[in-house]
Amino acid sequence: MKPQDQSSADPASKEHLRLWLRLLKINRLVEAELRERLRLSFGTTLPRFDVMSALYRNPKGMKMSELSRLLMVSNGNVTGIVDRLTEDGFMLREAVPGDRRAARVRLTRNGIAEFERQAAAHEEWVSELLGGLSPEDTRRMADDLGTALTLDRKDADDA
Amino acid sequence: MKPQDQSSADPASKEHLRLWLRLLKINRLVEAELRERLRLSFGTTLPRFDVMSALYRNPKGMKMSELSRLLMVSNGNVTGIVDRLTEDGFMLREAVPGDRRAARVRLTRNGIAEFERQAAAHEEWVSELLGGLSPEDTRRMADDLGTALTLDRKDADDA
DNA sequence: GTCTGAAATTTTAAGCTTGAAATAAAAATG
DNA sequence: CATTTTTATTTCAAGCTTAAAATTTCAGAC
Repeated sequence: MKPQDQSSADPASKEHLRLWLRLLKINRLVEAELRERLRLSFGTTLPRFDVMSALYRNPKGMKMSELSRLLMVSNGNVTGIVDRLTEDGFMLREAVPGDRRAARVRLTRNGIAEFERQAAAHEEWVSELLGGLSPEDTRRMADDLGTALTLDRKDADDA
Repeated sequence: MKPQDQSSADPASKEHLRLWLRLLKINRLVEAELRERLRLSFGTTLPRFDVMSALYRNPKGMKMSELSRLLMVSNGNVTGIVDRLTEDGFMLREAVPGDRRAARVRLTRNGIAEFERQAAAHEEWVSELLGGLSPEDTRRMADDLGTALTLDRKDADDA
């Protein structure tokens, strides 16, 4: 497994670039649609949904740094989003016994209920938006991406 | 719904959701890496690269609204990015004869030269980052995404 | 011509995002 | 212990992004 040589006429790099442009495009299409629907249906945003989703899967709460690493966004970014979600009563910061630097964040009862409504709609929307892909294509592509991701390192979780 | 249980009864939507989460993940990984490298190597950003790329492919220039539509970002967004790239001397606004509302933007000679340097590196980086995918997987996935995209809505551009 | 509505662009306010600097507390070192 | 280093988080400045409002100009109806 050696690095590929880099000729500007390398056909493999052209194919990779073609794939990358399509990944980018479908991502933008789906994200734009999800953002619009989250806004209209729930008055929320994708980053807020992502944070609530992470906390929903971790009912005991997560430290800010854990959230930041899982979502692959900066620490300061998480601070702001959690601030606003806390103001809205969907989550709260708790002290971590034995470490006065850290903060543990978890969903409130209200936040759990709200996220469950959002998640149900979200799953339907995603399936609708990717509906052009057959079940076989869907599964195969997810598997292919899985191998690409493991080779790329840095994959933390994954079912 | 209990915490931890986000599944619906529909297995197809489950698979679509799984694929979507992986698309998101690889997108974030690759974008984070490209952003970092563009910053360190060229002192620029992904949105700036995208705008320059669009203009490079349209040497006669594009109207702001055309840029906005092609890149799938808002009008106001394009305004700010073009403003800053213009200050840097990489592009300029020209009047459109017969329509005093519109502005045509095109790369300067300097902008063309700068983009060519960036694009060469960019193509290598993308190929390196997607290197975990074999040529066959790469081609098949790009084709599958192509069909998903045509079904998803109108796709304007290329092959 | 004048009006009215549509189109192209910019402006604005709010939120998202980053990288870097600042705080603060824990851990390691001597 | 005191000092240094590392870790967790927040703050900050700059840029990105959107949706909505405001401007300016065009084009069609009258």
